[in-house]
Formats: sequence, C-alpha cells, structure tokens
Amino acid sequence: MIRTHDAGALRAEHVGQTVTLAGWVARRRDHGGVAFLDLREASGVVQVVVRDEEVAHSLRSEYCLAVTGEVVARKEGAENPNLATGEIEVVANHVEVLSPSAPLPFPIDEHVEVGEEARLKHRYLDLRRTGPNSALRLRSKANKAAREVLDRHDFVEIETPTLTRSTPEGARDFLVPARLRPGSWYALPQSPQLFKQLLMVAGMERYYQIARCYRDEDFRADRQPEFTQLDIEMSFVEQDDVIALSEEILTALWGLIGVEVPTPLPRMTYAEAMARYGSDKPDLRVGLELVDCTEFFADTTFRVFQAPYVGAVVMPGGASQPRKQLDAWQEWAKQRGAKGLAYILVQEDGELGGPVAKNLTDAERAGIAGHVGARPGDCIFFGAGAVKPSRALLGAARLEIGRRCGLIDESAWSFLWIVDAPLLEPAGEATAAGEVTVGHGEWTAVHHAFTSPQDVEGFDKDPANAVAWAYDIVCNGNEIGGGSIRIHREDVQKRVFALMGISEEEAEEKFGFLLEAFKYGAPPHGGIAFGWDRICALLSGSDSIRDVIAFPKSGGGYDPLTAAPAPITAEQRKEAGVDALPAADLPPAP
RNA sequence: GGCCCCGUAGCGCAGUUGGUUAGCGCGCCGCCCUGUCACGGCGGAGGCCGCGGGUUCGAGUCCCGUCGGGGUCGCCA
Repeated sequence: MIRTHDAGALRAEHVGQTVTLAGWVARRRDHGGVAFLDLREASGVVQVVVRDEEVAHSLRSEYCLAVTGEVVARKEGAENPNLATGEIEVVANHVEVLSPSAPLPFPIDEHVEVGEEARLKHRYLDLRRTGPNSALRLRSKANKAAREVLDRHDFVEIETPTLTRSTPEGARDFLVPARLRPGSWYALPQSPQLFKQLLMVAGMERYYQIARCYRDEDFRADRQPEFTQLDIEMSFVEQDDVIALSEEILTALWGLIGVEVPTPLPRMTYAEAMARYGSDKPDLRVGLELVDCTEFFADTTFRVFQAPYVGAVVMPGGASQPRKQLDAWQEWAKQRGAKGLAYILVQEDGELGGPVAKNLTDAERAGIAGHVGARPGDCIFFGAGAVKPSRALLGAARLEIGRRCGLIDESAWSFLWIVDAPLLEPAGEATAAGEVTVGHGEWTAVHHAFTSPQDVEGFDKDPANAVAWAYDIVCNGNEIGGGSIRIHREDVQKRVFALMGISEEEAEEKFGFLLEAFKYGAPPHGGIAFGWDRICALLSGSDSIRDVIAFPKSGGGYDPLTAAPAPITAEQRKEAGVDALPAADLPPAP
C-alpha cells in the first residue's frame, strides 16, 4: 500500500508517529509561509500542514497526493471539533503529487448546490462528495444485510439470464438482436419472475438474487430503464412465511440506520386501503381518511352527488383558504383528469360556505359536517362519480392536504402490508386506461397471470370478487415490495387463463416452457421482490433513486456520462441483423 | 403522448414596463499573507443570454417553432 494509515482514522494516540497518507486535496488554505491542506479519502479528512511554500503553492483542489509526515497534537485553541481528526494534524515533510487535477467542472463541496445534469456528466466527481459517496456505501451495506438474513435461512443466490425471451405481459421489453439468428431477438428481463419459478421446479427451494431488471417505459421522477430488485422465491410456503421473512429483512435494513422496525407489521386488506385511503399504497403518516358519503347523499337533489360513489376528505383549517387557492385546487384536480373538486367550507360559526352548500337540502346541510367529522374552520373536499377514480382523486387530495398542512411526520417510518388484492380486474377498465392486456377475455390479472387465487375451487364462479394470495409492502406511501403465492396446479392455471381469454395454444406459445415445467411435480411456491433502489433511497434519506445508483440515466434514458444510447455503424447494423426478417423455418416456440 | 416549469460565465443564480457597456456569489488565473479550517486581502480573465425564425428603430426580455433538462398525468403485470 502507498499509505500506512487511513487519514480519517488518525487520533491523538497517533501523535509522534510518522505516517504516509494518500488522498485528495479537498481544500487548501495558503497563508504564505504555512499552508493547510484538507486531505480527503474514503476514511475521512485530516489537516495536513505544509511549511514549504514552494511545495504548497502549486497544489490545487483535487490533486491526488501522497503525504509523509508526523502526526502532531494541535495547539490548544487550534483544534477543530467539527472534524473527527480535529485534535491532531499531520506536518508534512514530503508531498508527492500522484496525479494533478484540471480545474473542476463544479466544486466538490457540501455547501454548493450543483445541477443534476452537471453532476451526472461528471458523476465520478459527484461521488467524491460525502453525501453521494455515503449513499452508495449504504447501499452496499443494505446488500450485505439482506444477504446475511437470507444466508441464515439457507437461501441460494442464483443468477438468471439477462438475455432471454420476450414475454407479452407487462411493460415494453428492451430488445437485443441475435446475430447468430438474424431476425430473432432477445429481450432483457423485466424481472426474473419466470426463471425463479423454474428454479422452484428445479428443487432449489429457496432462491434469491439482487437482480437487474429492464423496462422500456416512459420516464418518471423515480424510474430508471434499468433498476434493481431483491428477488426472492420459496417453495412449500404460505403467505405468512414470505411475510415473516420479509419483515426480518426489513428489520435488518432499517437497523442499518438505527431504526427499530416493530414486527409483526400491520396488515390491511386492499379493499380497506382503497376505501379508507383511496390508494393501494397508503401513507399512514397522514392521519386523514376518506369518508364514504354515498349513503348520506342517497336521496340528494344535487346532480353532481347523484353518483355511484360520493366520498369526502377533510382539510383541517381549510375554510380560511383564499378564493385563489380554492381555484388552484380545481386546477390541481383537472390535471388529474377530474372535472373538479367540489368543496364545502365550514365557517367558524358553523355555517356552510362554498358553491356546493346551496345545492344541498336542509337536512344534508345540517348533517354533513358531522358525517365527515369536519369542525368549524375546516374545508370538506368531495369526489363523486365512478368508485375507482373518485377514490383515487380523494386519495391524492389526502396526500396533498398532508403536504400543504404539514401533517406528515418526516421522521416517522410507516410500514404496512396490503393483502388480499383482487385476482382480476375487468379487462375493459384496463384497456380503457390504455394498458396492454394479456389475452382478450373479460378479465385481466391485477398482479400477474400466475398469482394464485385464495379460493382455488370457486374463484371462477365469481371472478369480480376473487381474492389473490398477493401482498405488497408499503413504506411511507411507497410500494417497496410485492409478491404472491403462485399457481402450481395445471388445472387452476388453465382456468385463470380461460378467464383472461388466453387459449391453450396462446398460453403454449407465450409461457409454454413454464407450463411444461409445471407438469413435473411443481412444488407450491411463492415469493416477493423488493424495489431495491427505492428502499436504498429511503434508507439514505434521498428523494431520488438516482442518488443510490452509481451511474444513473437522466431523462429519456440518456446517460450524460457515456452519451449512451448512441448510433451504430452501418457495419454493426448489418452484422447485428437488426433489419433481418425472421427465417420462415425457425423452430416453433418451446 | 398531454399539461406545467426551467435553459444567462466552469458551477449556483439575478436581470424592472423591451433601451445603450448583461450583473452577483462561488470557482478559476496572478500577486500578497506563518495558525487557518467554507481562511483572508488586492488585481484579472471568462458570455452566440440553448438553437432557428418572427415582431420592433432596438430583444436576454415579447411571439412561433425546435432541442435539452426537471416535474406531473397517462403508462410502468
């Protein structure tokens, strides 16, 4: 090693020792006859004193140095309590420039805000900063913590292919041309779902993988075209087994940041979450709940409330909002595709204000505040119409109210299992929402096509109310993981496919290799996948998953550092077979 | 794909109802400084105001288009 000691580890006990350090010039304070360098490396920062002006003068920010010198105690009054090494300093008698640095594109300084584009273009410099640097270190610890738990339970870490077959469900695939089979393409996996089920058939019994996944979808704040899941699958288990293991992992993870997660974590059914919070990932740090008013307005004369669903959410103290702000709520609702957001202002004297109030009957006016639990000074927001979108709007309003009124305890951690998700949703709803659905039946899978119904005998008699063995883990309003118990019986799988309008031929073509595998004594199995980037972001207190990814992409899937994606040469194009048509005599799908 | 916001020096930003030489802080370069720790002082360099078109006597500023970035809704089993 070039260095004899870690700079950040030096303490008073090292006084008198001659040490050689290696690191970067974080800062230079040149006083002419004496200069101070803050030498930074992985372990921390230490002050180096250089008395040779000739040497000190040419040193600049981010020069990479090897410094040999003596550890001395700082004079009284010259200590720096802000530094772990602040009681001592290293008086250099030899400074070697291992590598000089050009002027920096942006300062490597905690105190300076730098735009994301600049940071990503020079991510290797961004990562020299304490914050970004420690986010990646924390992620490494998270990986280790999860592996320790899984190892304790005899899990086997197995890698699955990243060049695989395009399956029709879910998101858009990234495609890779197959040079040796022109006209045919690999797909990058959206998740190792099918492979991990095959590994259960293979008798591995307990599999996990920190798996890279790829989805070619439009960008969003916290979405990357490639992202990471902690992927887990277990044989001979029931929902409670997967949940118990998951809680052990979560406990270990949050333990890394000194948070004790009380287990067992609370559970809530999907139906209850939708009814009370208008979301399948409710943030329980906000105490507000939706109030169902459908019955209350059953005989209303107000047209808008003559709807299959009327619900409300109360904004504490909202009655004093100026008109402009109430109008802004309308805009907010419209941006979400709603017509608007009806509201009633409960004045301090108990009188009701706002345009809706005069449309209500006397009885409704008398009872509404009590029904929704609004007190004088509050504002009641209403959503009316079809159940799902109305609840979704109110659920979003609930969160927005929480943010605007400061009702969210940022230091709290709210974990929650959402269980008993519906197995199927009407295909019409999905297609109306623009989803690409598997099959063309009346129904489409909520989770995925291999999720087991809880009632394996009767689920197809009442598909609308069939409940799945599916569970999502929610943390502070983020879905950080989800999984299910899978179907392992051929007949059940066929009946699910039938509901989804997938013919046997079609199932054969699309998932044939999985169905074939299930013929040979497939064990009952189930699993879960955790959104690793999101979890690491939560642990590190980052707003964005980009902060916990070493080299993330920016908008549009562009990598500002490597400038990928990039055009290919005509020769590459030809060789890759991008434009080739598939040969007619290819072997059929397995 | 829809909507909203932002592109001004290496970085972060200001720039008034359109007005003459486009500023501020940090950084950078030079000089000075022997106890600083986000050191300090003096001096200096650095700009196709994202790009293209238009309105105007005159555009960083107004209009249209376009590219890039951010957010949001759709989408993401």
